[in-house]
Amino acid sequence: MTFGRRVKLADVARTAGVSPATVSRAISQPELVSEETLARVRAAAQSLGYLPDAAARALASGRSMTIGAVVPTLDSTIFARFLQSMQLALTRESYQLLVASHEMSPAAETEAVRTLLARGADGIILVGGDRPRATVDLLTASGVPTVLTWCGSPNFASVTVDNEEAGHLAAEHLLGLGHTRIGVVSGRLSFNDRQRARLAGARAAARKAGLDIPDWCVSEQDLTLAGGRSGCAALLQLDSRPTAIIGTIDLIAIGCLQEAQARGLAVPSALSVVGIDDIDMSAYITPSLTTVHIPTSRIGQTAAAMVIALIGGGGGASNVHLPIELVVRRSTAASPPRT
Amino acid sequence: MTFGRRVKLADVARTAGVSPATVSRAISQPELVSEETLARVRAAAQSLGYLPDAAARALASGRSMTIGAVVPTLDSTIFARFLQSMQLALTRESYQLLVASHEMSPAAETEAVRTLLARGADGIILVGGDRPRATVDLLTASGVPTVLTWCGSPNFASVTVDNEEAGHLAAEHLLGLGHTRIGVVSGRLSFNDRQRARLAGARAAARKAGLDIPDWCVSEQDLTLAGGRSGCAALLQLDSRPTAIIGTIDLIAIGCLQEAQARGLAVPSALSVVGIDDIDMSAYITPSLTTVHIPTSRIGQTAAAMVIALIGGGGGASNVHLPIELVVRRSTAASPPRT
DNA sequence: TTGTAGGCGTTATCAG
DNA sequence: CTGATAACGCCTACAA
Repeated sequence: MTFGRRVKLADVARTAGVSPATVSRAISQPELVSEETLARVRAAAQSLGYLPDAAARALASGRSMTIGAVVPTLDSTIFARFLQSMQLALTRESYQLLVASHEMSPAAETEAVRTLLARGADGIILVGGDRPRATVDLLTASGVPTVLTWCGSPNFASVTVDNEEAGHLAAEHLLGLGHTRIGVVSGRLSFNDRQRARLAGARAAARKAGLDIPDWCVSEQDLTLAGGRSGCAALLQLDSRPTAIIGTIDLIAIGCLQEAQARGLAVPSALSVVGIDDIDMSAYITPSLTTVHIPTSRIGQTAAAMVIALIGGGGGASNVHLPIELVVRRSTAASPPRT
Repeated sequence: MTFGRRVKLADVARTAGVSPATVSRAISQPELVSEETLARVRAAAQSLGYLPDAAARALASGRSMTIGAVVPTLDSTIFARFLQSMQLALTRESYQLLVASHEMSPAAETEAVRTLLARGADGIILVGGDRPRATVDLLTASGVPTVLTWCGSPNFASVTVDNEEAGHLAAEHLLGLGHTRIGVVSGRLSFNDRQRARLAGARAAARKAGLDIPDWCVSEQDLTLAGGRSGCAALLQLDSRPTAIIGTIDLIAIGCLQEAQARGLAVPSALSVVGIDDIDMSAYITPSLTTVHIPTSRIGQTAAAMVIALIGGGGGASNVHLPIELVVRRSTAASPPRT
């Protein structure tokens, strides 16, 4: 039980009968050390319970083996899965993930980035491309490899999906089913380019079909089930209520679906509902949710791989674009006859 | 645009016309520096865009201002919220949260703890008290303040809820409604003391009522909606199918509820369902889920406060026990007449 | 293949 | 209140 003073490199060196430098190499570049020495060092380290001090390592080497990620919120299926997939990919390469969240505040995001930079993150992963100049300057001035996700922005590497197309696909599907009065329940639009793009995409599809999604058919809500329910409630109280609703994230769409059912409106016969994201739950609820699949885990994996590549000295601002696709399930059907 | 070499303390000192020591103090102990000097230093730091190097700081001061948390998985409403509440509480005290997950593998947890320790975490927060000796030894040998959550374990500080009582409350509620055939869909029991306790509690309640929950009325499943659905399906195929089901986490309970509905079994008239956790969704689904409320966020907050206190030199292994309560909603009703 | 020595950016102790 | 000056634990040329 080695209590008190922590075992350090020098201790291992001493009990292994070699120099500190050799121990250091044995740990980070085993191929430069003879089999025999390596074994001795490892045995010593093992028996002493030696753990390298990451801070000292970072200070001496200039690399912290840490990647910082800041997401809008931790409390979300999407970002939880996103973080999980990055974590997995990074761990494989012996990087550690430092997470922070900004809870929808641009200033908090800036602060988070500052903290991550101070902590010596070797790379940074952010969500979206919509942020104050201050944050961008911080990042570019630091020179730390940065990858944006979902939506990109000039001068930064990014792993993106076409959010506008997502909205487009959702609306197009409904239009194809004969719906002409389409409502949208979205999240807050400010400081959220993903939401803006999805809404814009839906509108573009409607316009292309000679229709319109007026402002009063759009309800801006929290990105929660409750938000979905209240958004749906609002739209259903309109004089000419929509026959179909797009929830710009699945959680909202599911809220819509439940609100409709709670009001005795059958889904999909009386009201169609489409989501965007394709979270697990969507396949399991009744009726199962038609939605646009966004490859959340792949975004995470890819972003992780990309920062690592950038750190390794890879080229400048690259961009990987991931495909999305409509998943038709049971929450959508042909428009009901007019009442 | 200060690119390239990072601005360091010495640079700030130079442009402020003071010694490095003063700059250091101005940052960490402003009260020991004269107003005037403080202002000059701050101005210099500001204009140079100085960010203290956390690694150097940690090395010199012996504290990393970092708390490590390892949860079973990131991909869970519960742990996402748990992390979020800790993050918030820790940020307030200018600590950073380092997260890791073990995906239900004891060995992975050990590895995660080792990493966190290597990274110099000033404190560690874990879930549950059931883990291999190796992990425990690592922790005690390091002397790093550790807090367990949900379930505790001797020799460690903890923030707990009574998981056994949770199962007890759920079963008692059903028994009170006249149910005599109660099924349980739980998560995997190994390396998960929370699940074991919840199941044990349900059984104890049944026993107290002179009943029994035999093994064939218990289905061990994944902690997911899909797990709930398949567990429910299994129980409903029994010769004498249960009239009520306890899902040991809400997600599973919701899966049960949906599976029942999908099979045309009305909830609660034909089947009652109870969960444990009280996640957001539970209040919004139809019918809303009767469940046992577990104060997830408070567990997080409290655990955060507790590690900080321990780091500050607080007493040894303390324990805070948080109350839980049954929340009766619409998914439970009196036992239907026997078929 | 292994050892020597200097330095990474801060903090903290001690004088002044 | 401020300024030198050691550590802090490890990495990494450079030398042997």
